[in-house]
Amino acid sequence: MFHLNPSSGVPIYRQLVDQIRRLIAAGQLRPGDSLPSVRELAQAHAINPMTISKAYSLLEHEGLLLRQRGKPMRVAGRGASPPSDVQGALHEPLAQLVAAGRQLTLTDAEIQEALANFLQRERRR
Amino acid sequence: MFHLNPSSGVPIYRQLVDQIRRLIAAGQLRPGDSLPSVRELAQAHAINPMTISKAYSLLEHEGLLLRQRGKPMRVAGRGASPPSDVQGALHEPLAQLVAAGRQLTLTDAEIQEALANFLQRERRR
DNA sequence: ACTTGTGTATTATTCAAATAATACAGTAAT
DNA sequence: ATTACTGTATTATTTGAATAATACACAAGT
Repeated sequence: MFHLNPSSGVPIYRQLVDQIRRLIAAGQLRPGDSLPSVRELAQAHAINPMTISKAYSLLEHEGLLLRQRGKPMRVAGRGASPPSDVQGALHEPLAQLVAAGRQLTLTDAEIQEALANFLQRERRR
Repeated sequence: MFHLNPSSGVPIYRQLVDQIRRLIAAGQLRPGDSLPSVRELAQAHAINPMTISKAYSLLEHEGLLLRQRGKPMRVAGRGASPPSDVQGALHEPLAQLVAAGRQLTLTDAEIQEALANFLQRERRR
C-alpha cells in the first residue's frame, strides 16, 4: 500500500506522512476510512511499529487522522479539524522571509511586492 | 554582516551559504568583492573557522566564489555586475512561506495579509 | 477472565551530519 | 627569514534526529 525506502535519505516516518497526506488530499483515502495497523505496516516493511506510530501521531496532530483508543486510526472528516494557529504556524517562514528581505535592505513595501509577484507568477502556471 | 543562529535547526554553514547566495543575487555583493576572512567571521560568531570554510568551499564549487591561495575569497565574475535579481534572491523564503500557507489552506490574499500583519507588529517593537 | 487486536509513552540505541582541533600551505610585506 | 595574514586537508568529537526495544493501556470478542 505504501512505498517506503529506508535508504532514500528521507526519513521513513516522513515518507509515510507525505504519502498519507497526498492520498487524503486526492480522495483515495476518505473520511472514516481506517488505516493499516502499525504492526501490519511495520512487519510488511521490516521496520519498527513506533516509526509508523510517529507518522500517525503527526497526522493526528495536523487534524488529518483521528485516534480512538484501542481501535485503528481513521481518516478525519472535513472541517472537523481544530482551529489551527495560523499566526503561530506562519511565524517562522514569515520571520525568515523578512530577515532575508531586510538583509537585502528592502523596504517593507518591497518585501510585500516580492510576495505579490511570486503569487502572481504561481497563478500563471 | 551575517545573521548566524547556531540553535535555529538550520546548520550554520547552510545559513551562511544561503545568505551569501542571496547577497550576490541581489547585487549587494559584486564581482571582485572580497569576503570576510574565515577567522574574522568565526571569532565574531564564536564558531570554528572550518565551519565558515565549508560554506565558502560549497560556494566556490557552485562557481559563485573564487579562491586564491593565501588571499581572501572573492566574488566570481568580472566587469559589470549582473542585474540585481531580488525576486530570484528571495525565491526560497517566498516558496517556503507560500507552501506553509497553502498547507493551512489559506488563500493568496490571506497569506499577504499575514505578511502585512507581521510587518505591522515588527514595526511596533 | 482471557485472548488478540488496536496505538503509544518511555527509554535506549544507532547513525550520519555538523562542528571543532590541529597542523599545514600559500601570499605579501617587512 | 620573519611576521601576519589568507584558506583548508585531515582527523576527532559532538550532537541530534531517526529508529528500535520494551512495557503499558484501551477495545472487543470469546
